[in-house]
Amino acid sequence: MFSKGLHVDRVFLFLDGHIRVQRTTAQGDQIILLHIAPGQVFGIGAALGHKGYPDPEMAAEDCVVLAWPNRLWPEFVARYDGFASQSYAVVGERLNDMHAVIVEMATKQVEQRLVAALLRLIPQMGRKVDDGIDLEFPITRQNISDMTGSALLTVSRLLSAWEKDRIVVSQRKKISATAPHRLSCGVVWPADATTSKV
Amino acid sequence: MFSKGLHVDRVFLFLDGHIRVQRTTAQGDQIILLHIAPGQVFGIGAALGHKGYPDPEMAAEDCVVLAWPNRLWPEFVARYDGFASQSYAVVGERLNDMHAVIVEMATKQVEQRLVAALLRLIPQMGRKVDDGIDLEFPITRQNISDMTGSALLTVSRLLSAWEKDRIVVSQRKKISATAPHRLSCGVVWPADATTSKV
DNA sequence: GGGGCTCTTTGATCTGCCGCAACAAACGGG
DNA sequence: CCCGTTTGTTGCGGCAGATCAAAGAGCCCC
Repeated sequence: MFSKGLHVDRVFLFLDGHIRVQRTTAQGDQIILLHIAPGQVFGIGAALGHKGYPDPEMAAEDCVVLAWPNRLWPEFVARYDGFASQSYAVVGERLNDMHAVIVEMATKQVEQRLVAALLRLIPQMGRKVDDGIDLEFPITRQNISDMTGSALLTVSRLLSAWEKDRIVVSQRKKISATAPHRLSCGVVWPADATTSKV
Repeated sequence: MFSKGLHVDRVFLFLDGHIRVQRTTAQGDQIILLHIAPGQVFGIGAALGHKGYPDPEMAAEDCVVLAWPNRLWPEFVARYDGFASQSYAVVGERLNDMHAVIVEMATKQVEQRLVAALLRLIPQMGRKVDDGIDLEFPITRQNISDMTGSALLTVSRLLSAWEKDRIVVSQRKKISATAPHRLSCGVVWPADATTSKV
Protein backbone atom coordinates (compact mmCIF):
# COMPACT_ATOMS: atom_id res chain seq x y z
CA MET A 1 0.00 0.00 0.00
CA PHE A 2 2.34 2.66 1.18
CA SER A 3 5.16 2.75 3.62
CA LYS A 4 7.18 5.18 5.65
CA GLY A 5 8.95 7.91 3.73
CA LEU A 6 7.09 7.16 0.56
CA HIS A 7 5.32 10.25 -0.62
CA VAL A 8 1.65 9.74 -0.17
CA ASP A 9 -0.17 10.79 -3.28
CA ARG A 10 -3.35 8.90 -2.85
CA VAL A 11 -6.48 9.05 -0.83
CA PHE A 12 -7.88 5.80 0.47
CA LEU A 13 -11.26 4.57 1.39
CA PHE A 14 -10.88 1.75 3.84
CA LEU A 15 -13.32 -1.07 3.26
CA ASP A 16 -12.22 -3.92 5.43
CA GLY A 17 -9.29 -5.18 7.43
CA HIS A 18 -7.15 -3.84 10.24
CA ILE A 19 -4.99 -0.75 10.17
CA ARG A 20 -2.88 0.81 12.87
CA VAL A 21 -1.46 4.29 12.51
CA GLN A 22 1.70 4.65 14.49
CA ARG A 23 4.90 6.59 14.92
CA THR A 24 8.35 5.56 15.91
CA THR A 25 10.55 7.82 17.99
CA ALA A 26 14.23 8.30 17.42
CA GLN A 27 14.76 5.97 20.37
CA GLY A 28 12.75 3.23 18.72
CA ASP A 29 9.59 3.42 20.79
CA GLN A 30 6.48 2.79 18.79
CA ILE A 31 3.31 4.64 19.60
CA ILE A 32 -0.03 3.69 18.16
CA LEU A 33 -1.96 6.85 17.45
CA LEU A 34 -5.23 5.45 16.21
CA HIS A 35 -6.94 2.57 14.51
CA ILE A 36 -8.82 3.10 11.32
CA ALA A 37 -12.31 1.73 11.16
CA PRO A 38 -13.84 0.21 8.04
CA GLY A 39 -15.72 2.81 6.07
CA GLN A 40 -13.40 5.68 6.91
CA VAL A 41 -11.27 7.61 4.49
CA PHE A 42 -7.62 7.96 5.34
CA GLY A 43 -4.45 9.38 3.88
CA ILE A 44 -6.17 12.73 3.80
CA GLY A 45 -3.29 14.42 5.56
CA ALA A 46 -1.79 15.23 2.21
CA ALA A 47 -5.15 16.26 0.84
CA LEU A 48 -5.40 18.70 3.72
CA GLY A 49 -2.26 20.42 2.56
CA HIS A 50 -0.30 18.69 5.26
CA LYS A 51 3.11 18.94 3.65
CA GLY A 52 6.61 18.82 4.94
CA TYR A 53 5.62 16.87 8.00
CA PRO A 54 6.51 13.31 8.69
CA ASP A 55 3.63 11.07 7.85
CA PRO A 56 2.87 8.45 10.42
CA GLU A 57 3.52 4.86 9.53
CA MET A 58 0.77 2.41 8.88
CA ALA A 59 0.71 -1.20 9.90
CA ALA A 60 -1.88 -3.20 8.13
CA GLU A 61 -3.07 -6.72 7.55
CA ASP A 62 -5.45 -8.20 5.03
CA CYS A 63 -6.86 -4.91 3.95
CA VAL A 64 -9.30 -4.07 1.25
CA VAL A 65 -9.10 -0.45 0.22
CA LEU A 66 -10.00 1.80 -2.64
CA ALA A 67 -7.38 4.32 -3.68
CA TRP A 68 -7.50 7.41 -5.81
CA PRO A 69 -4.81 9.91 -6.68
CA ASN A 70 -4.92 13.02 -4.55
CA ARG A 71 -5.68 15.26 -7.50
CA LEU A 72 -9.14 13.78 -7.82
CA TRP A 73 -10.04 15.04 -4.37
CA PRO A 74 -11.41 18.45 -5.39
CA GLU A 75 -13.41 16.78 -8.11
CA PHE A 76 -14.95 14.35 -5.65
CA VAL A 77 -15.80 17.17 -3.34
CA ALA A 78 -17.49 19.02 -6.16
CA ARG A 79 -19.31 16.06 -7.62
CA TYR A 80 -20.61 14.17 -4.61
CA ASP A 81 -22.59 16.16 -2.16
CA GLY A 82 -21.88 14.45 1.10
CA PHE A 83 -18.28 13.61 0.33
CA ALA A 84 -16.57 16.65 1.79
CA SER A 85 -18.65 16.83 4.92
CA GLN A 86 -18.29 13.09 5.59
CA SER A 87 -14.56 13.27 5.20
CA TYR A 88 -14.21 16.30 7.39
CA ALA A 89 -16.40 14.66 9.97
CA VAL A 90 -13.86 11.85 10.14
CA VAL A 91 -11.10 14.38 10.66
CA GLY A 92 -13.11 16.16 13.32
CA GLU A 93 -13.72 12.89 15.06
CA ARG A 94 -10.05 12.06 15.05
CA LEU A 95 -9.13 15.45 16.41
CA ASN A 96 -11.60 14.82 19.15
CA ASP A 97 -10.30 11.34 19.89
CA MET A 98 -6.80 12.66 20.13
CA HIS A 99 -7.89 15.37 22.52
CA ALA A 100 -9.33 12.62 24.64
CA VAL A 101 -6.14 10.59 24.48
CA ILE A 102 -4.03 13.58 25.50
CA VAL A 103 -6.29 14.31 28.42
CA GLU A 104 -6.14 10.69 29.51
CA MET A 105 -2.39 10.50 29.25
CA ALA A 106 -2.06 13.65 31.28
CA THR A 107 -4.48 12.86 34.05
CA LYS A 108 -5.31 9.19 34.30
CA GLN A 109 -3.39 6.31 35.79
CA VAL A 110 -2.20 3.46 33.64
CA GLU A 111 -5.08 1.19 34.61
CA GLN A 112 -7.65 3.76 33.60
CA ARG A 113 -5.88 4.48 30.35
CA LEU A 114 -5.93 0.80 29.62
CA VAL A 115 -9.64 0.65 30.28
CA ALA A 116 -10.16 3.64 28.04
CA ALA A 117 -8.12 2.08 25.24
CA LEU A 118 -10.11 -1.14 25.38
CA LEU A 119 -13.41 0.70 25.48
CA ARG A 120 -12.34 2.65 22.42
CA LEU A 121 -11.49 -0.56 20.61
CA ILE A 122 -14.67 -2.41 21.48
CA PRO A 123 -17.14 -0.40 19.41
CA GLN A 124 -14.66 -0.33 16.55
CA MET A 125 -13.45 -3.91 16.36
CA GLY A 126 -15.67 -5.79 18.75
CA ARG A 127 -17.91 -8.62 17.71
CA LYS A 128 -20.65 -9.83 19.99
CA VAL A 129 -20.36 -13.47 20.90
CA ASP A 130 -22.12 -15.71 23.36
CA ASP A 131 -20.24 -14.70 26.43
CA GLY A 132 -19.10 -11.17 25.83
CA ILE A 133 -17.31 -9.30 23.09
CA ASP A 134 -14.37 -10.50 21.07
CA LEU A 135 -11.84 -8.10 19.69
CA GLU A 136 -11.42 -9.19 16.11
CA PHE A 137 -7.97 -7.86 15.81
CA PRO A 138 -4.71 -9.56 16.55
CA ILE A 139 -3.32 -7.45 19.35
CA THR A 140 -0.38 -8.11 21.64
CA ARG A 141 0.33 -6.71 25.09
CA GLN A 142 3.09 -4.80 23.42
CA ASN A 143 0.58 -3.19 21.07
CA ILE A 144 -1.61 -2.23 23.98
CA SER A 145 1.27 -0.72 25.87
CA ASP A 146 2.10 1.28 22.74
CA MET A 147 -1.42 2.63 22.74
CA THR A 148 -1.46 3.63 26.37
CA GLY A 149 2.08 4.80 26.86
CA SER A 150 2.82 2.14 29.41
CA ALA A 151 5.05 -0.87 29.69
CA LEU A 152 4.41 -4.31 28.29
CA LEU A 153 4.83 -5.91 31.67
CA THR A 154 2.37 -3.59 33.33
CA VAL A 155 -0.26 -4.39 30.72
CA SER A 156 0.32 -8.09 31.21
CA ARG A 157 -0.09 -7.78 34.95
CA LEU A 158 -3.30 -5.78 34.66
CA LEU A 159 -4.85 -8.15 32.16
CA SER A 160 -3.97 -11.08 34.39
CA ALA A 161 -5.63 -9.38 37.32
CA TRP A 162 -8.74 -8.69 35.26
CA GLU A 163 -8.82 -12.26 34.08
CA LYS A 164 -8.80 -13.42 37.70
CA ASP A 165 -11.80 -11.15 38.27
CA ARG A 166 -13.55 -12.66 35.22
CA ILE A 167 -13.72 -9.33 33.47
CA VAL A 168 -11.76 -10.37 30.42
CA VAL A 169 -10.42 -13.51 28.84
CA SER A 170 -7.24 -13.34 26.86
CA GLN A 171 -5.15 -15.68 24.85
CA ARG A 172 -2.18 -15.05 22.71
CA LYS A 173 -2.81 -11.98 20.55
CA LYS A 174 -6.46 -12.10 21.41
CA ILE A 175 -8.68 -10.43 23.96
CA SER A 176 -12.32 -10.86 24.81
CA ALA A 177 -14.27 -8.81 27.27
CA THR A 178 -16.67 -11.05 29.12
CA ALA A 179 -18.00 -8.28 31.31
CA PRO A 180 -17.34 -5.05 29.44
CA HIS A 181 -19.64 -3.09 31.70
CA ARG A 182 -17.44 -3.93 34.65
CA LEU A 183 -14.45 -2.44 32.90
CA SER A 184 -15.76 1.01 33.51
CA CYS A 185 -16.66 0.26 37.12
CA GLY A 186 -15.46 2.87 39.49
CA VAL A 187 -14.27 5.08 36.71
CA VAL A 188 -15.90 8.43 36.21
CA TRP A 189 -16.30 8.98 32.51
CA PRO A 190 -16.52 12.29 30.79
CA ALA A 191 -19.70 12.91 28.85
CA ASP A 192 -18.05 11.77 25.70
CA ALA A 193 -19.50 9.97 22.73
CA THR A 194 -17.61 6.86 21.74
CA THR A 195 -19.80 5.82 18.87
CA SER A 196 -18.08 5.52 15.57
CA LYS A 197 -19.72 7.26 12.67
CA VAL A 198 -18.56 6.59 9.15
CA MET B 1 -16.48 35.50 22.58
CA PHE B 2 -17.77 32.08 23.35
CA SER B 3 -17.70 29.90 26.36
CA LYS B 4 -18.15 26.30 27.38
CA GLY B 5 -21.41 24.70 26.46
CA LEU B 6 -22.45 27.53 24.24
CA HIS B 7 -23.13 26.24 20.78
CA VAL B 8 -20.43 27.47 18.50
CA ASP B 9 -21.96 28.83 15.34
CA ARG B 10 -19.15 31.00 14.17
CA VAL B 11 -15.80 30.67 12.55
CA PHE B 12 -13.02 32.92 13.78
CA LEU B 13 -9.95 34.39 12.27
CA PHE B 14 -7.54 35.14 15.06
CA LEU B 15 -5.66 38.38 14.52
CA ASP B 16 -3.89 39.13 17.77
CA GLY B 17 -3.81 38.17 21.40
CA HIS B 18 -3.41 34.98 23.35
CA ILE B 19 -5.68 31.97 23.27
CA ARG B 20 -5.42 28.66 25.06
CA VAL B 21 -7.56 25.72 24.07
CA GLN B 22 -8.12 23.45 27.00
CA ARG B 23 -10.33 20.79 28.48
CA THR B 24 -11.42 20.07 31.99
CA THR B 25 -11.88 16.54 33.21
CA ALA B 26 -14.69 15.43 35.45
CA GLN B 27 -12.14 15.48 38.25
CA GLY B 28 -11.34 19.11 37.62
CA ASP B 29 -7.96 18.73 35.98
CA GLN B 30 -7.33 21.21 33.25
CA ILE B 31 -5.34 20.21 30.22
CA ILE B 32 -4.09 22.69 27.70
CA LEU B 33 -4.35 21.15 24.27
CA LEU B 34 -2.87 23.86 22.13
CA HIS B 35 -2.24 27.55 21.74
CA ILE B 36 -3.62 29.42 18.79
CA ALA B 37 -1.21 31.59 16.89
CA PRO B 38 -2.16 34.93 15.33
CA GLY B 39 -3.25 34.48 11.74
CA GLN B 40 -4.88 31.11 12.27
CA VAL B 41 -8.51 30.30 11.87
CA PHE B 42 -10.20 28.50 14.72
CA GLY B 43 -13.62 27.30 15.73
CA ILE B 44 -13.62 25.19 12.62
CA GLY B 45 -14.52 22.07 14.51
CA ALA B 46 -18.15 22.82 13.89
CA ALA B 47 -17.47 23.71 10.29
CA LEU B 48 -15.89 20.29 9.91
CA GLY B 49 -19.13 18.69 10.88
CA HIS B 50 -17.83 18.04 14.34
CA LYS B 51 -21.16 17.73 16.06
CA GLY B 52 -22.28 16.13 19.24
CA TYR B 53 -18.84 16.27 20.74
CA PRO B 54 -17.85 18.44 23.62
CA ASP B 55 -16.08 21.49 22.36
CA PRO B 56 -12.95 22.38 24.21
CA GLU B 57 -12.95 25.50 26.30
CA MET B 58 -11.04 28.54 25.32
CA ALA B 59 -9.19 30.85 27.64
CA ALA B 60 -8.34 34.14 26.08
CA GLU B 61 -7.01 37.56 26.87
CA ASP B 62 -7.05 40.79 24.93
CA CYS B 63 -7.94 39.19 21.67
CA VAL B 64 -8.69 40.71 18.33
CA VAL B 65 -10.66 38.34 16.14
CA LEU B 66 -12.90 38.39 13.13
CA ALA B 67 -15.99 36.22 13.32
CA TRP B 68 -18.40 34.96 10.73
CA PRO B 69 -21.41 32.69 11.03
CA ASN B 70 -20.67 29.10 10.10
CA ARG B 71 -23.07 29.17 7.19
CA LEU B 72 -20.77 31.50 5.27
CA TRP B 73 -18.04 28.87 5.30
CA PRO B 74 -18.97 27.13 2.04
CA GLU B 75 -19.28 30.49 0.36
CA PHE B 76 -15.82 31.52 1.50
CA VAL B 77 -14.41 28.27 0.28
CA ALA B 78 -16.02 28.81 -3.10
CA ARG B 79 -15.16 32.47 -3.43
CA TYR B 80 -11.59 32.70 -2.19
CA ASP B 81 -9.17 30.39 -3.77
CA GLY B 82 -6.65 29.75 -1.03
CA PHE B 83 -9.17 29.80 1.78
CA ALA B 84 -9.98 26.12 2.00
CA SER B 85 -6.43 24.87 1.60
CA GLN B 86 -5.09 27.38 4.12
CA SER B 87 -7.68 26.38 6.66
CA TYR B 88 -7.14 22.69 6.15
CA ALA B 89 -3.42 23.23 6.41
CA VAL B 90 -4.02 24.62 9.88
CA VAL B 91 -6.02 21.54 10.78
CA GLY B 92 -3.34 19.27 9.37
CA GLU B 93 -0.73 21.07 11.38
CA ARG B 94 -2.72 20.69 14.54
CA LEU B 95 -3.25 17.00 13.93
CA ASN B 96 0.47 16.72 13.52
CA ASP B 97 1.23 18.69 16.67
CA MET B 98 -1.12 16.50 18.61
CA HIS B 99 0.54 13.38 17.30
CA ALA B 100 3.78 14.81 18.58
CA VAL B 101 2.29 15.58 21.97
CA ILE B 102 0.90 12.06 22.31
CA VAL B 103 4.22 10.52 21.41
CA GLU B 104 5.98 12.74 23.94
CA MET B 105 3.54 11.94 26.69
CA ALA B 106 3.93 8.26 26.03
CA THR B 107 7.68 8.06 25.77
CA LYS B 108 9.43 11.05 27.28
CA GLN B 109 10.15 11.94 30.86
CA VAL B 110 8.70 15.04 32.40
CA GLU B 111 11.83 17.10 31.91
CA GLN B 112 11.92 16.35 28.20
CA ARG B 113 8.23 17.06 27.83
CA LEU B 114 8.78 20.38 29.49
CA VAL B 115 11.61 21.19 27.09
CA ALA B 116 9.41 20.20 24.19
CA ALA B 117 6.56 22.38 25.40
CA LEU B 118 8.81 25.40 25.74
CA LEU B 119 10.38 24.83 22.35
CA ARG B 120 6.90 24.68 20.86
CA LEU B 121 5.98 27.96 22.49
CA ILE B 122 9.11 29.83 21.50
CA PRO B 123 8.49 30.08 17.75
CA GLN B 124 4.87 30.87 18.40
CA MET B 125 5.03 33.46 21.15
CA GLY B 126 8.68 34.27 21.50
CA ARG B 127 10.14 37.72 20.96
CA LYS B 128 13.84 38.17 20.50
CA VAL B 129 15.38 40.47 23.06
CA ASP B 130 18.94 41.39 23.96
CA ASP B 131 19.74 38.37 26.01
CA GLY B 132 17.57 35.57 24.67
CA ILE B 133 13.92 35.12 23.90
CA ASP B 134 10.98 36.36 25.93
CA LEU B 135 7.72 34.49 25.94
CA GLU B 136 5.15 37.20 25.38
CA PHE B 137 2.42 35.36 27.11
CA PRO B 138 1.48 35.37 30.75
CA ILE B 139 2.06 31.79 31.77
CA THR B 140 2.13 30.22 35.21
CA ARG B 141 3.81 27.03 36.36
CA GLN B 142 0.34 25.65 36.69
CA ASN B 143 -0.31 26.38 33.02
CA ILE B 144 2.89 24.65 32.04
CA SER B 145 2.07 21.61 34.11
CA ASP B 146 -1.32 21.51 32.39
CA MET B 147 0.44 21.45 29.05
CA THR B 148 2.85 18.68 29.93
CA GLY B 149 0.70 16.48 32.09
CA SER B 150 2.92 16.98 35.09
CA ALA B 151 2.63 18.55 38.50
CA LEU B 152 2.98 22.21 39.33
CA LEU B 153 5.66 21.46 41.87
CA THR B 154 7.73 19.46 39.45
CA VAL B 155 7.65 22.27 36.92
CA SER B 156 8.71 24.75 39.55
CA ARG B 157 11.61 22.56 40.57
CA LEU B 158 12.80 22.06 37.01
CA LEU B 159 12.59 25.74 36.16
CA SER B 160 14.54 26.58 39.29
CA ALA B 161 17.21 24.12 38.33
CA TRP B 162 17.41 25.55 34.83
CA GLU B 163 17.63 29.04 36.22
CA LYS B 164 20.59 27.95 38.31
CA ASP B 165 22.20 26.70 35.11
CA ARG B 166 21.48 30.04 33.40
CA ILE B 167 19.34 28.43 30.75
CA VAL B 168 16.20 30.37 31.53
CA VAL B 169 15.14 33.35 33.59
CA SER B 170 11.69 33.41 35.03
CA GLN B 171 9.65 35.81 37.00
CA ARG B 172 6.06 35.68 38.01
CA LYS B 173 3.96 34.59 35.04
CA LYS B 174 6.87 35.21 32.74
CA ILE B 175 9.61 33.12 31.25
CA SER B 176 12.60 34.00 29.14
CA ALA B 177 14.98 31.59 27.56
CA THR B 178 18.48 33.00 27.75
CA ALA B 179 20.08 29.98 26.17
CA PRO B 180 17.37 28.28 24.14
CA HIS B 181 19.87 26.14 22.28
CA ARG B 182 20.93 24.59 25.57
CA LEU B 183 17.37 23.52 26.28
CA SER B 184 17.64 20.84 23.67
CA CYS B 185 21.06 19.71 24.87
CA GLY B 186 21.32 16.01 25.21
CA VAL B 187 17.90 15.48 23.79
CA VAL B 188 17.53 13.66 20.53
CA TRP B 189 14.88 15.37 18.51
CA PRO B 190 12.77 13.81 15.85
CA ALA B 191 13.06 15.37 12.43
CA ASP B 192 10.06 17.51 13.08
CA ALA B 193 9.23 20.95 11.80
CA THR B 194 8.20 23.44 14.44
CA THR B 195 7.69 26.42 12.22
CA SER B 196 4.30 27.99 12.33
CA LYS B 197 2.63 28.61 9.02
CA VAL B 198 -0.49 30.71 8.77
C1' DG C 1 7.58 -33.92 15.91
C1' DG C 2 11.11 -30.95 17.20
C1' DG C 3 13.59 -26.64 17.00
C1' DG C 4 13.32 -21.84 17.07
C1' DC C 5 10.60 -18.14 17.35
C1' DT C 6 7.30 -14.79 19.40
C1' DC C 7 4.40 -13.80 23.01
C1' DT C 8 3.25 -13.95 27.90
C1' DT C 9 3.72 -14.35 32.97
C1' DT C 10 5.52 -13.58 37.64
C1' DG C 11 8.52 -11.97 41.29
C1' DA C 12 11.82 -8.58 42.96
C1' DT C 13 13.93 -4.19 42.80
C1' DC C 14 14.50 0.59 41.84
C1' DT C 15 13.23 5.37 40.71
C1' DG C 16 10.75 9.45 38.94
C1' DC C 17 7.73 12.44 40.32
C1' DC C 18 3.46 13.36 42.72
C1' DG C 19 1.54 15.12 46.92
C1' DC C 20 1.66 17.34 51.48
C1' DA C 21 2.94 21.26 54.13
C1' DA C 22 4.81 25.46 55.13
C1' DC C 23 6.86 29.46 53.71
C1' DA C 24 8.22 33.45 50.71
C1' DA C 25 7.30 36.81 47.41
C1' DA C 26 4.69 39.56 44.22
C1' DC C 27 0.61 41.73 42.94
C1' DG C 28 -3.78 44.59 43.38
C1' DG C 29 -7.41 47.08 45.47
C1' DG C 30 -9.20 50.40 48.60
C1' DC D 1 0.17 51.95 52.84
C1' DC D 2 -1.83 47.72 54.45
C1' DC D 3 -3.93 43.38 53.76
C1' DG D 4 -5.94 39.60 51.11
C1' DT D 5 -5.03 36.86 47.15
C1' DT D 6 -2.44 34.67 43.81
C1' DT D 7 1.86 32.69 42.49
C1' DG D 8 6.28 30.58 43.27
C1' DT D 9 9.83 27.75 46.24
C1' DT D 10 11.80 23.93 48.83
C1' DG D 11 12.22 19.67 51.63
C1' DC D 12 10.54 15.22 52.45
C1' DG D 13 8.05 10.72 52.25
C1' DG D 14 5.41 7.52 49.46
C1' DC D 15 3.84 4.95 45.71
C1' DA D 16 2.67 3.78 40.92
C1' DG D 17 4.82 1.79 37.55
C1' DA D 18 9.17 1.10 34.75
C1' DT D 19 12.88 -2.10 34.52
C1' DC D 20 15.63 -6.43 35.13
C1' DA D 21 15.76 -11.35 35.05
C1' DA D 22 14.13 -15.80 33.91
C1' DA D 23 11.01 -19.12 32.97
C1' DG D 24 6.72 -20.90 30.70
C1' DA D 25 3.37 -21.37 26.77
C1' DG D 26 1.73 -21.28 22.12
C1' DC D 27 2.80 -20.88 17.20
C1' DC D 28 5.03 -21.63 12.65
C1' DC D 29 7.90 -24.02 9.61
C1' DC D 30 10.96 -27.32 8.10
